[in-house]
Amino acid sequence: MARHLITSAIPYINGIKHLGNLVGSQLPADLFARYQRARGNEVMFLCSTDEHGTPAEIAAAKAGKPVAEYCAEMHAVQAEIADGFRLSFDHFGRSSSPENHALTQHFAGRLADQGLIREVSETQMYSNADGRFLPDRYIEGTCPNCGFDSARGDQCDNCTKQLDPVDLINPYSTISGSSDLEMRETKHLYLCQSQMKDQLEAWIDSKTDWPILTTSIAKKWLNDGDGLQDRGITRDLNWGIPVKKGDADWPGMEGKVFYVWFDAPIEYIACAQEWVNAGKGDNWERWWRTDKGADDVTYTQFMGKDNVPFHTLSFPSTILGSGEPWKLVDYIKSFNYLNYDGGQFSTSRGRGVFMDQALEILPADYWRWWLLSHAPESSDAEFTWENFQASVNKDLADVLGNFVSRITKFCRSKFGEVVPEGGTWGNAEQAVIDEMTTRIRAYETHMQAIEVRKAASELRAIWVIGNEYLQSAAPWSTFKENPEQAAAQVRLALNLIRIYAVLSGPFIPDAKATLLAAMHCDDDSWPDDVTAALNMLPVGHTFSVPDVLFRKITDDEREEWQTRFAGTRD
RNA sequence: GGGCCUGUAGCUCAACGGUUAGAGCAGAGCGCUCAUAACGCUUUGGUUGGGGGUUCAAAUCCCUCCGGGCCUACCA
Repeated sequence: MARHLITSAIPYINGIKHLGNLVGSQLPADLFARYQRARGNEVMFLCSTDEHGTPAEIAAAKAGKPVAEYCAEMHAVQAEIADGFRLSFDHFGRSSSPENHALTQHFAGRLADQGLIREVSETQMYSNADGRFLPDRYIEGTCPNCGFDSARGDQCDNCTKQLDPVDLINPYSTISGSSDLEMRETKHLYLCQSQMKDQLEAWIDSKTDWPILTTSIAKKWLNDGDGLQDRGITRDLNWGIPVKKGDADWPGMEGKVFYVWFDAPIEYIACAQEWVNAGKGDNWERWWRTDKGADDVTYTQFMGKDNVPFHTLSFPSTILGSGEPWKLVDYIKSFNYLNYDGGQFSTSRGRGVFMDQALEILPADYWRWWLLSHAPESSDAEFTWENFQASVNKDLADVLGNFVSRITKFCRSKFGEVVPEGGTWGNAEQAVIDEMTTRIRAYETHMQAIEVRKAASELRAIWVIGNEYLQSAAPWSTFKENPEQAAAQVRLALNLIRIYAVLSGPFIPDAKATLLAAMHCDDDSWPDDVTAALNMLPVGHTFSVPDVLFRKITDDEREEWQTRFAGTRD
């Protein structure tokens, strides 16, 4: 039995994520986790909220709450929404957990011991009114290049020139609006990634099967300009993990915290510790320590393309640089962006559909199916309501849902709600078995390779087989001359429902549960042998005709939603 | 500015130097009547963004131009 460690990029805490965020990491990770479980493999699927950093502090202040309280509330909100989308995390942790505090400090201490941490004195913009150092993008002013009056400190949105906050004319804090800013000297720790460059490059070069999106971004960072740069891993903030060298204080670093991008990936590991401490398991090291049982683990990460540098370079630097036998990632699946109706999803402008809103209008399976079958794998993809309506109605309602409906209702009217007896299978049925077998093997190949869209396409083709069979077998005609033969045909079709439930589970878990319940069956074993799987529901086995599995989206609904989500949120 | 990705049928996408570039949706025709006005079969539709080159052979490799997008290290 293979063992799969699976992590999704951890969503930032300040607010509810949109569908683009969902399809880029959590959802495909869930698909893969569910698939591996369905194949009988052992899975540890972890995700958390990423809770530190300036945006969290500001969002909390805006909400008028202490940041710890704000994060606790938002974590609960995100956990509930994740549950609503049926994201099957083994644990949904928090980067602010005590476990992550200790582990992050441990890693920093190890890296310092290995000579991979250096101190750097630098000057940064400090806002007296806000009482804090401000990241570049929280300072705005007039662009010295084009005169645009709300250019950000890192880049001018108007002329795209990259800026330094000190270049801005009349700079002010975007938080308070205050222009009482000054450059202050501050000391920070840098992770010496540059020392790891050759090791990282050899490692990346060995990953020939990774998505090109992943390796091209990694190589760009490795070789751009002067090569891989050392990276600051501390910040002057209140909310975060205090800078310590293991258990010991770090002289000169009092009052500082680790940078979120240092502690966030470490949370992948700490999350497994949280899983143990939550009473869900008793051994996290067999997933994460190659000296303690993790040597046979396959570790797969999922993320949007913006996260790739941190997962291909920074986090591996932390892992490798520690000199300890931590499990390194085996495969990094990265995604492009999902756009919304001709533009970008925008959290700040409230443009597009957010996870909570999506669940208000339709159940999870609708979204899961559309998002996964249109996952932005090879390039950015686009959500439009027309496409959503057409795909969902055709694939889920017509092809799958109606198949279930037509055969269960036919059986009920002729034989009752029971798998009928009589007749035998012949060439037509063998042809179904052969095609099912071919397509199921192809589906498995795509799922194993995490080719999400291809897997969805193959699954749909498998659903179609049922309709093709009914059309050619025509049990409604057979029944008039040879009821026993019709019974054999119905028997096969009813058994297809159970197979469809099992195969579809990773994409549409609620439908899987509904179908198995309707078939009065709790055996969800994978159809390794299609002939055997088609005999799973024996003669005399009862079932209940299910309610409409997927109702259709009407034109009126589509238009209403189109209007509702065009502008801004709330 | 630099780098990377991308452009294939009306739409969403396959095809990774090798038959006549394929699917789904949409359109057209036929069939079926079990079913959620559902299903099945057949079919229309492409100068593979433009141009040039390499090759026995190019959607695929090279050059160039045009369009879309992303990244560029202090948002996370």
